[in-house]
This record gives sequence, structure tokens and C-alpha cells, in this order.
Amino acid sequence: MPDPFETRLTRHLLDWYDRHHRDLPWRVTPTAHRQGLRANPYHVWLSEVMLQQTTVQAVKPYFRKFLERWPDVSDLASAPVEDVMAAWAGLGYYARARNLKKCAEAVASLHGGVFPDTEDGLRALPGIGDYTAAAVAAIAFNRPAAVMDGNVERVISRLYAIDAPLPGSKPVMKARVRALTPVERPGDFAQGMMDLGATICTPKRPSCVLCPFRDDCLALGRDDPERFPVKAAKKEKPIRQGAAFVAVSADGAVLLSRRPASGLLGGMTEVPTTSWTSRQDGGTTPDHAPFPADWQPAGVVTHVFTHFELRLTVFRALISTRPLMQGCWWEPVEQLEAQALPTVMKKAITLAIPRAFSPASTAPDS
DNA sequence: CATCCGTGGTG
DNA sequence: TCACCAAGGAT
Repeated sequence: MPDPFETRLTRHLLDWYDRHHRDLPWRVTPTAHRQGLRANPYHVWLSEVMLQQTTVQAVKPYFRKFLERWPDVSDLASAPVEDVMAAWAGLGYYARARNLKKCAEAVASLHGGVFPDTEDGLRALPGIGDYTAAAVAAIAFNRPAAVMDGNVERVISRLYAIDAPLPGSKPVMKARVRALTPVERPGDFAQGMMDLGATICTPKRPSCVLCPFRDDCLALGRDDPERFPVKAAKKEKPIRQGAAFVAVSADGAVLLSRRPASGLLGGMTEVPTTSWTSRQDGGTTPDHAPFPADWQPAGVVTHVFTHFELRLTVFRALISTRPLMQGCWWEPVEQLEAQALPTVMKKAITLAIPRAFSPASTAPDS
């Protein structure tokens, strides 16, 4: 039996979503949805994977680029993985790109190119966890799955003034979400909760006066919504150091290599580097260059990863020949843009070759 | 369950 | 400036 209180909260949220939903490229508006237009599961899945720990603004251009290049899941399944990694470069969390490709292959070969339409079926695919399985099931297939991401955690923790810290409080919050999720319009409810968290129930300075839950929110009742969600203290970031070597040949090519398939920046392209160590004096000299050359310091790149900060001393050398290096290749500067270079490597190359990624890099000097 | 995994925007 | 953190998943 539905609880009248929960039912009222759900209705308030859906009414708010009808009026204030965001229009997004992968989304079907609530009006169109009521008229029978269904969201494309491929679009929903692709957007949800891209949106994992990533902002809407950052995702939009990547989403358009992927759809234009690979219009459906079977196109993505048959694409070279290097192309997918290169197209993903800059978006971060590169295991997502590897799993995106694996998932597309599984859908194409195991499911005949059609996404499973249940939470459990989706959950079994690579790169799809609890959140994404529930989101795709609800949004693309109208399943009453309980969708809980960081936005929903914030909304729920405030609405019910949950004092227990994350992540331990997740099961309690998930039960609250489950009780609120309607059999009718579960996808709109999930998207409404996320829109509410993104635009009204924000981490700092929430706009409670505009919130559909303003009359029922226990955190607002305590006059302290910013206190929630309570989170466990986080570790501080160590600093690691290393050196990167940008070798430029006389005919304008750069020495590149491929990082190991798993781990940090797995499967992405790099310039040769030393190992990145936490030692104070470690790895910032040309001693470990890929080959002897007239290595000149070009500066230091600082880049912040999730769990450490990297200070990379960049060396540059102009060389007349192209030494053949095991596991490396020489890439013309004007083709670097097509490589799967993560941001830290683009920073290092730009420091050594300032015009490497400028549109005019192929034009003669003026 | 804790740790590892990127990047860019924001207050 | 800098701490926070965004539609999390794999191990």
C-alpha cells in the first residue's frame, strides 16, 4: 500500500519536473514521453556512462560527437578500440571508454544489437553498475527502478535529515528512494530528482524557496540544509614527481608510446616518462630519458588526479634522426590531435611545443 | 569495504 | 586560491 505522505512527495516532484525539467540532447521531454515517444536506449546508455562523475556541460560535445560517428550500438561495437579511446580523450576515467566498447560488443553479439530491458540484464554488462542499470531501466524502459546517484543522495539526505555519514547510509537512502519511486513515470521521477539536485538542491546555497519539497524537508526545518549529506573525512593527496621527454625529429614528428591497458590512464597515448614517485628528489632529471640526446628543460606541468598531484618536469630535444624505439612510434605533430592523449600529456607536449595543438600548427611559420 | 580511476567548473 | 565535487564502476 502506498503511503499517502510518500505519494504526495512523489507528486510534487513530478509536477516540478513537468514545469522545470532541463532540455538535454539525450532526453525525451515529459510531454513527448506521454505522447508515446520513447527514449532511445543507446542514447540513454551512452549519456549515462559519459555522465558518470562528469558534468552535463562537459558531456554534451562528446555525446554529439559519438552519435555522429557511431549512430547506433552496432557501429560502436565494430569500431577500432583505438578510435574510441581517441574520441574519449579529455573526458577522463578512461576505463569507461574501454568498458563502453566491451559493452557495445556484448550487446551486439549476445543480445542481437538490442539492449536488455531489465535492471538485472543491464547490470550484467561491462561498465554498468547499480546506478546506470537502474537509470537505463527507468528512463529507457519505464521500469520502476530506484535510481540513486550523488544528486539523489543529497536530496534524500536533506529531505529526511539523515545524520549517518556516507557511504554507510546508502542502503537507508536507497530504501527511501524505492519508497518514493512511482510505478507510473519512474524515468521522469529519476530525472526529476537529478534535475532537482543539480539546479535547486545544490551542494552550496540551495534554493530552498523554489523546492517542491520545501514544506516537508527536515533539513530545511532545522534551517541547515548544507549540513547534508554527511560524509566521511577524505584523505589528503600526496604529491608525485617525474619527468616527461618530448623528442621532436627534424621533420616534425614526436615520439609516442602506449600506456598499459589497465591502471592509470590505461590504454591511452603518452610521451615517454619516468615512473611517477612520491620521493622528494625523484625522477626529475634526464637520466632516464628514452635515449641520449641534448635534453633541455622546458618547464614543469602540474596536474591533479583523483588521488595524487603530479609535478612533471618536461624535457625537450631536437634530433636529426628518428631512433627506432621498442614499443614506440613517431607521430607527425599535425596529427597529434587524432591521438588518444589525456590532458596531462597534452599539457606536457604544449609546454615543449607551444603550437602543437593550435589550429595553425600545420601552417608554415609567419 | 577501501582504494583506484580524470577533468573542469565553482564558491 | 583551493577545497569541493559531478548522472560511479571495478577490484
